[in-house]
Amino acid sequence: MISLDANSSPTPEELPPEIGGLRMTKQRREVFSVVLAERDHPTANDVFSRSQKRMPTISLATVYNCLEALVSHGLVRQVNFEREPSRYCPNLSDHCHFQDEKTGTIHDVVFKEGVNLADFLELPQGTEISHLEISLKGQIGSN
Amino acid sequence: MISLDANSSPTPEELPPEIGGLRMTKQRREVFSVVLAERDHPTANDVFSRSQKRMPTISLATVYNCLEALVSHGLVRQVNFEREPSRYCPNLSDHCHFQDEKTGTIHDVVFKEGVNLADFLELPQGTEISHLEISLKGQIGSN
DNA sequence: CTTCGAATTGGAATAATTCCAATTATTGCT
DNA sequence: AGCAATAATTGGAATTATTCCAATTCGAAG
Repeated sequence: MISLDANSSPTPEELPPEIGGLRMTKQRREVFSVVLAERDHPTANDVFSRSQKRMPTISLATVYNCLEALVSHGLVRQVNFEREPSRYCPNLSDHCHFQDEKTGTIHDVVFKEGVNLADFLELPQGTEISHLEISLKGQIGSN
Repeated sequence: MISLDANSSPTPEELPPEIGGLRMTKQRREVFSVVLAERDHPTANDVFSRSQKRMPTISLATVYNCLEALVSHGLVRQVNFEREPSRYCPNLSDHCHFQDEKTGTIHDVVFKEGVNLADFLELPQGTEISHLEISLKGQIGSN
C-alpha cells in the first residue's frame, strides 16, 4: 500500500491513477513525486529542473499547470513570502512557514497543542475563513 | 500640532520636513498623504493615480521609490496576499489582514487582548522574528 | 551662489506567471 | 479494437508588477 503522508517519497510509478479527485497523468505524477521527494519548498522553477532529470521533455508551462492542479485539489500547498516566487509544500497538516534570513531556508512551523488561530483574532462575527497564510522571517538563534 | 496616528489625514503641506528619520520630499509627502488619506490598502498603481490628481508630473517609478522609502523607515506597511500586487497600509499597530473574497476589500484584523503570536508557535528556540505576515481570506457572515 | 549627494523621471529591462493555439494523450462508447 | 469527445501538454508569446538605469533636477550646506 502506498502512503502519501508525512514522510513518504513515492516514485512517479508508485502513484495511483487518481488522487483526491485529481486524475494523475504522467507529468502530474512526476511533479507530485518531486514535491514529495525533497521537501525544501521548491519554486516552480526548481520543480521544473528536478522534473527534467527524469522527464526531459516536460515543459515549464506543464509544471505550472500540474502544480496548480495539485494545489487546487488540496494535495500540495502554495507558499508565499512577500513578492518572492511561490513555493510548494506537500505538508498538509496545519502549519505555517518560517524563513531563515541567513540561508533562505524555509521551515515548517506548527502551532502549539490545541491552538486555533481564529480564537486569537478579533474577526467580524460570522466570518468564514477559507484561506490562511502565516509567514515569518528572522534568524535562528545560534546559542 | 500634526498627528500621524490612527485617523489623521494630513495634506502633503502639513507633513514635516522629516518623519522617523526619513527626509520628506514633495513626492514623499504626496505619496504618504495619499496612503494616510484613504486607508483602503491601495496598490502602488492606486497610489500613483491618486497622487497624480494633485501632482500630475509624479512618475510611477517615484511612487515605488517613495513607498519603498516609507516602508523601510517603518512609516507604512507593505501588505501581500499571495501573488497579488502589494498593497500599502499606514496602520502601524500590530494587526493582520482579512480579504473579503466577495468584494476584494481588505480589513485590518487585530489580535485579541494580550495575544502574542510567538507563544502559539513551536519555533526553534532562540528564533528572532524580524517580520511576520498573516493574511486571511474568506467571506463575511451575512447574518 | 555653487557644489554635491540624493531624489526624480521616463523608459527599458526583468522575471514570474499566464495565455494561446496546436498537438497529443486519454477516456468512454459502440 | 476503433473513434469521437474531452482533457492535458507543449512552446512560445503575452502579461504585469516591479526594478533598473542613465540623465536630469532638486535641495541642503557651506
